[in-house]
Amino acid sequence: MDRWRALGVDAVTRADLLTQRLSRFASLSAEEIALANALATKSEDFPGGTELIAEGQSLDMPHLLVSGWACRFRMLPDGRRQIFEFILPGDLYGLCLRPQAIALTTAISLTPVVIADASALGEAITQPEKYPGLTLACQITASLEEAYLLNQLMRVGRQTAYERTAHLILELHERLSIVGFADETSVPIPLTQEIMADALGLSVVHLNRTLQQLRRNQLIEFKSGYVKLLQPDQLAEIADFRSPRVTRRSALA
Amino acid sequence: MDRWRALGVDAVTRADLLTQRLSRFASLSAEEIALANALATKSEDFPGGTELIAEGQSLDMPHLLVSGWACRFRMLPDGRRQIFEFILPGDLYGLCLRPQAIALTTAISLTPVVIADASALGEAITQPEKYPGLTLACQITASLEEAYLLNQLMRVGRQTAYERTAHLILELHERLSIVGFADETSVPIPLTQEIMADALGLSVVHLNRTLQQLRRNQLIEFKSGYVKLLQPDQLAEIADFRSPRVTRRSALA
DNA sequence: CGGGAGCTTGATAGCTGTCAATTTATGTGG
DNA sequence: CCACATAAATTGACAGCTATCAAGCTCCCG
Repeated sequence: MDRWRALGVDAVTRADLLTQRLSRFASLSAEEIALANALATKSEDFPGGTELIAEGQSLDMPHLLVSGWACRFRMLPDGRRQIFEFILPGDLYGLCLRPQAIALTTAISLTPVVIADASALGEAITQPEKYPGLTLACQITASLEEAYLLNQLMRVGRQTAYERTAHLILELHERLSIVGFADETSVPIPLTQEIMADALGLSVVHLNRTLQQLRRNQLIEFKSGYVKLLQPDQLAEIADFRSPRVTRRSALA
Repeated sequence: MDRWRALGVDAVTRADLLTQRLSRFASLSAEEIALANALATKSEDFPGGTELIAEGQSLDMPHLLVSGWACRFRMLPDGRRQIFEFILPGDLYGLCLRPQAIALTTAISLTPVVIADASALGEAITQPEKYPGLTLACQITASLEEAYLLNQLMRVGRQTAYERTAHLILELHERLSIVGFADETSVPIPLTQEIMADALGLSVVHLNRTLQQLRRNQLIEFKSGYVKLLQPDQLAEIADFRSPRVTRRSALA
């Protein structure tokens, strides 16, 4: 499970990860920034494959994924697995304002991860008057999450393997760009093809062939753990990719 | 578009629809009940095919679907359509606490509908101290909506046509039961097979054959607008159907 | 009674999954 | 640093689920 260490996937542990992302959605006061930055200071490491939340477990404590990748998924009795969404560095999970809430899905780490307790943030956003910026930013974050879930449904329900693979790559590129992990054309994707296939609703074999087709068509390059976008615009056209807009104010992500 | 009138789909307009559903999730005070019941008193009719919300439009006013069916969907440039979720009688839509929010998807009516302005409810739940029951019930409702979205993703991503069709029927049965529109074994489903296919990520032709297969196997009966569950337990087994649990308290729906 | 939407059916293609085997990459221990 | 063990990626052959195309049928409505 150390295959990603060399890629820097878990090497980067920036305390301002969350802050950087949230301040993109709302202006934060100095106090709010301090609160968000403080989260990452006391964090814990886990190897890949660690169960972070179990379906049905009570959601009493939100967490911040400081580094590494995780995902939420569900399985059928015979082993078929559907990954609902990826949790990327800077993402929050296990956050639900309502009391007595329980997790709708299991979540596991896909790479080695660093995780911080975000209960301070969870409490902060129950006081919107005191932390207006954090509250708004978290709400926007939640909307974005829904938007990504809808994208996922659109991919899996109505797009061909070719289209949906392109679409997912673009989405990951966008999300990672927001937290500064991807540049204009390069996306670190520390996923085995099996995991990617489970997210896309495809078999491993077919995903493999689809990736090769994308490569043959000069649309992407992929070496271990990295995807390079050779023709981002044409990819977006093929995938009908559009950045989600969830709010009227900011141009958004 | 009048094919459903005879089925009573839009004939039933109960003022307590919403109340009945919400009180299942939290105990409501007399004042809260009055507020919820008052919504349905001034409502408006629209024919099937009416656009209720446009993607990108600002979400300033929540609505209550008093009667009839609607759905949220998105389309690809070439016309392929994915329905994300159905909006059933007693459901709220267009509700987002955050200011400046915009709709992530378009919503249209699938049958003639009766719609009420629910802004009073939207304002009520910004005062949790005053309306604790309504607030909690709405939050649980939102969680349930997410649960149904995840179900939808599971169906479309990893289940066969046969399984996913069974699963959707069971889910609709459950949701309609909560508002008293379905009995133990009978589900009114006022959808054309084309619409159902767009929800299931299938072609009309294949859905048609799948429905016939379910019928041949003595699992369901379907006449115009109604589905009868002949062997609910076996259906649930085939579909791996489980009622969503979103909260620790109530046994939930 | 005619027209149209929705439903059904048959024939056919093709996308995607499954199975099995091979190659390549990665990680470990000597 | 090399050899082995294992995981991941590839490849080929083949089956099968699902889509597409086209035509006929049924029911409802005007």
